[in-house]
Amino acid sequence: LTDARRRVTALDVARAAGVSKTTVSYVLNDTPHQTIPDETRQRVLAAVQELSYIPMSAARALRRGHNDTVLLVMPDWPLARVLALLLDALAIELESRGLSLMIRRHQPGQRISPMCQELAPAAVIAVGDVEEEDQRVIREAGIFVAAALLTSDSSAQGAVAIPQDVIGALQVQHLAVRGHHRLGYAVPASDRFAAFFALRVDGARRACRDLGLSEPDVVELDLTVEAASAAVRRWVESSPPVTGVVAYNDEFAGALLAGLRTLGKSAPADLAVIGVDNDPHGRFTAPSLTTIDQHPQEVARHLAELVASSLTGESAFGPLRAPGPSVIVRQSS
Amino acid sequence: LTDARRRVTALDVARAAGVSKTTVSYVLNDTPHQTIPDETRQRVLAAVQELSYIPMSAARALRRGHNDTVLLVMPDWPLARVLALLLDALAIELESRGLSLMIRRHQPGQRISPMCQELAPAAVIAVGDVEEEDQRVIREAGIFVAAALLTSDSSAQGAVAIPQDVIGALQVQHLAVRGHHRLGYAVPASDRFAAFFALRVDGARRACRDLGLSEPDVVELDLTVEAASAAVRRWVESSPPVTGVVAYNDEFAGALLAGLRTLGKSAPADLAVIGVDNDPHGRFTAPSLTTIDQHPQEVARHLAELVASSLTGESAFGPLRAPGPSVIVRQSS
DNA sequence: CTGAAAGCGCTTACAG
DNA sequence: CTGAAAGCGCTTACAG
Repeated sequence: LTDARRRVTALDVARAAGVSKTTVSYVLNDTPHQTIPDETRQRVLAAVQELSYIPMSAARALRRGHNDTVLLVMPDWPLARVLALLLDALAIELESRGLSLMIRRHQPGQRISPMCQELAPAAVIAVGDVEEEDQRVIREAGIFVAAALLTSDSSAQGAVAIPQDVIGALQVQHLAVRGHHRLGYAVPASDRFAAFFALRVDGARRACRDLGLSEPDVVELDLTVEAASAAVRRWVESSPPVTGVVAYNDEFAGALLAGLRTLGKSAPADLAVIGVDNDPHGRFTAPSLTTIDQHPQEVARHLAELVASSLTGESAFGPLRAPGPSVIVRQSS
Repeated sequence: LTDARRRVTALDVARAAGVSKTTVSYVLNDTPHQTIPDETRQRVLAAVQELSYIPMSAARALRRGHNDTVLLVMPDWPLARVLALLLDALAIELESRGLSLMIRRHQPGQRISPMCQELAPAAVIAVGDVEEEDQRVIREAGIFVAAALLTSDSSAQGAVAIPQDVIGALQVQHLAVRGHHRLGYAVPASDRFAAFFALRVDGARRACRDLGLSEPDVVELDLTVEAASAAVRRWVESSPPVTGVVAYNDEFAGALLAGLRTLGKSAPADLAVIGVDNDPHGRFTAPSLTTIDQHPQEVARHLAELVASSLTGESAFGPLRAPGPSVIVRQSS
């Protein structure tokens, strides 16, 4: 009846079942090459049940050298919708494989190996690239490193791409095919994650070059109707006029549609608009919104399989292939 | 040059600095009532730096009995936008206080004490209520229990409310004040989280009763323009007609606005619409969307302070008060 | 088939 | 001011 009751440990179970801790551990872990008579096994399991015994993960981790945890390290960006979906799906996928997801943020330039030493995860997933040296240290500690790469240029072993440059390029190509040769690009007026959307803009620039179009006219926007309206006016009044515009995401695309509306104009006649994220709201805008789907759930499943197979020692060369970003064509373009 | 290099431990640091592990620990933890000469302290810190020593959290957790972790247990619902915002903010708030956030889902009826035994968190936050017995077991293990309650009826110690019933009531009151006396309610056609939005509907029902209005006409909807359009037709054609409708969230509200549009009607003249979540998209719809803000970031801050103060032993009776849901009035109502 | 014992890497009473 | 030693709760070679 003390306040903080002592934990139930494997020793308590062992005593209750009339066996040793060793046997309890063998039963609970189904240790290979250990044969336990069914009668003993049942006695142990009954005692486990009776005492509501749950092994303490920290003790297990100390002994084995690592946790049953996957550490996801992401840059300190605001949590975009698509990333939230990805993390949520990843947590569920990992949980079904007996792993927990632990999320940490890091500043640009900050090494991730210290987090690995502290937390001793079974594997780590890094959003973006990891420096060679940093990666080496983590691998030497026996931790599997997977990367969720944000560009298409590298396709390293153990990497899944969520290529932002490809997104920018797809947006441009979509508009170009529809006859828009003078393009605008709406980006957030924030440098907190400028490094992120710069990848999209770079992809768009390269695509323009490849298609023989002039540079896109990049405009920084607050997420307000007023700012969107001003940007729209700038584009339609420039000469030659911008006729198609790429938005950083579906929220900005929605703002642009609203901006057009305040000017008595509309997409795609006055200005074609394409967003990113396949946000449900894009189905309900007037006109409905053409966008890019990054397939976050599928990417999550792919990452989970990559990690899980590396932990069980299977090769991860399987046939599975994470889908790349794809265009969802609707009426705004 | 072996493959999996041995970890750097406190003993390595001790040797390098010419002191004992004890001293290393005292320096790194700034242990109260231990006086360490500055010269020794510097030697230790230099060795820590030199060897890139990071203490292993599992060993620390085993010794202290708990991790520097806050476990958040949430029902197995799809991750709504507002919940993602809350979790993200909570993770950041806790991180700034030296705590990590660990998220686990649970099925209805599933106890959360086993998760606590396994993970040994410093505190646990439960979304929704926790059974008395379950709560007692966790408390006895010395773990602080905070609840993020979803209704307003209980205001237990260590609880923060995100009252869904209040949201339903606020929506109804907002419409009633504007002269809408026959109301509709659009809910998702999903029973995966029916228990969740039932709280909203109950709040709306009670408000109708309190205001002397008839029961709201609850309609289940897929998140499509077609379904929304059918629901709208049903409402406007019923007699007496429904003139104001409450949507489960801003996505459903957006669908309803689109449904109105396909019928050549619009809000609020033909049907007033109010959503929930203060989604940015609601600023860009035509008309812009009246909604409810749940202030997820503020709630997260409040939860983080509640937990942090309980861990440092301070009373959590502070002046801080999480803001309740509030109405954001725009043009759709 | 089973168990005594070592040891994972920390923290902390305790003795000096 | 400092360190030797115990111990947190597991897993796993090893001996029987």
